[in-house]
Amino acid sequence: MNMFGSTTLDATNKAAMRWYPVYAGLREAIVSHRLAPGTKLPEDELASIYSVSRAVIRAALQALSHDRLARLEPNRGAFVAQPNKQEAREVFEARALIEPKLAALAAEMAKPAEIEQLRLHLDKEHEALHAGHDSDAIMLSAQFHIGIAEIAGQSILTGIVRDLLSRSSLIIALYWRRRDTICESHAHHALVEAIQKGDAQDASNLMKHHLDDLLSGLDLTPGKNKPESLSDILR
Amino acid sequence: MNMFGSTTLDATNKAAMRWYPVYAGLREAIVSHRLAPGTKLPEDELASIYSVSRAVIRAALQALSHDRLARLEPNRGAFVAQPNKQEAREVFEARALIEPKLAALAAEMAKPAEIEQLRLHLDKEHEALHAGHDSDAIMLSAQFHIGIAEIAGQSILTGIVRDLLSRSSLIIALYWRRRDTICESHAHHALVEAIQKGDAQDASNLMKHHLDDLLSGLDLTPGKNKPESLSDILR
DNA sequence: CGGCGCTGAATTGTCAACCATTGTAGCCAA
DNA sequence: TTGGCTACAATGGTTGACAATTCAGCGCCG
Repeated sequence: MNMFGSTTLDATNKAAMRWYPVYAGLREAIVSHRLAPGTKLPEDELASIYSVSRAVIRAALQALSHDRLARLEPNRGAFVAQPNKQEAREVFEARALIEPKLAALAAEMAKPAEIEQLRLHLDKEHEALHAGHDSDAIMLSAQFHIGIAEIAGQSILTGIVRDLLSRSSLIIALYWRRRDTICESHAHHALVEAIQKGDAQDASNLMKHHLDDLLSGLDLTPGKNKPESLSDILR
Repeated sequence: MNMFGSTTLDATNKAAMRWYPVYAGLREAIVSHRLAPGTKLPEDELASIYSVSRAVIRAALQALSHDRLARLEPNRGAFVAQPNKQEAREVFEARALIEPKLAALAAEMAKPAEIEQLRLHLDKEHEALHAGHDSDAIMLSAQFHIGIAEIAGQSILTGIVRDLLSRSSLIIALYWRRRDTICESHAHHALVEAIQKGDAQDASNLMKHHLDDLLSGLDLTPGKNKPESLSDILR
């Protein structure tokens, strides 16, 4: 299961494209929130860090921009994306439309080996949560959702979900509200149960509610995001 | 209404990005089927055609590849995408999942001016169809669907639909089966009626059936696509 | 005669140096 | 402090070069 990265490498594409490690590294750093939203990504600096030319860096930045994980401003450079609350809500609304359907399909199509894979994944999630590895937990959670999409056998929708999930990780890192962090694990567990039983309707409902829960765990009140009132409003 | 191009230019991005005209030109040529699927897109040739450097061409090709309108093969170059029947079916299945929901939303939210815009668009479609401008008709049809998505006010889903539609145009051009080409116009007309009446359920159903009709108008029998059996299978 | 590896042209992937443009910071004066 | 001028830094793009790879032709050998 190649679970992350909306720009994936297919069989023909696994050659030594120098930009891919840069893209993957930055992507991982952004999604895991080690690079704060708004951070500048200077070409020269990245070029020296990765020991490649600026041309390669630009390709990587363009790829990140396609995934909406970075923002390219003309003559100013690249910055880590900073999705606003409107975008955040829409991303989750899109997921709430797509993923329940995929969960239902997965429940109908899952083979035993795939369910075993999901259970293994649950363990890893559980572990990361208890070890307090927050960013790891977020990424593992995303991979769980991608795993379900892959089981459903809809590669186009899986790609879309992959894209939405990378943005979700960023959004969660941005707008997470310290509430009941524990609900996660239970929801995923119940989903696996439903999928194993082949109960499509149940899986669909569980996914829908899980996403609604996630959304309600975010602080998306229309009020101003940060004390960046002036600079943000006027721009 | 900026109705086409999944990689759009936001306000800050309207500066002289030299790659955009190349991207737009190629995109238009591919979607309108003036560039046949599988056609090679050599960097040097494009560079001389558009009078830009290879770097710019590569940026444009990367953008096309992200939209899945071109395929980048390492050390071999870029080729116009050739979606197979599996992908084609999945693209329409994805649309059948997303667009009915957007149609319902549009029916609830449409303002008179937007409905007027849709009607104007219907006229253009009608015109193109009667004039026999096939590729124009395909693109106008796509723009109609995008227009509905925009009315629904879900920008993320609109972006996704935009992406799916560009691929759909390519797919239709590839797998269209000469049957009843006329149904199109009626379906769009009925959709506008439902949206104007604010009947969300009706709009959703109409969209669903419209997409099912479109899919059934394609030749997606599992048999081999083209006599390209050898070169395609072995690679 | 057919299959084999080889060679070489063509194309891509990458780099480095360079220019033009634009945004930014600093400085000075009113 | 504000306004404007200047110099600097970063980006967008170009050019030219070069290594790596692909592929088509070609001769060799069985």
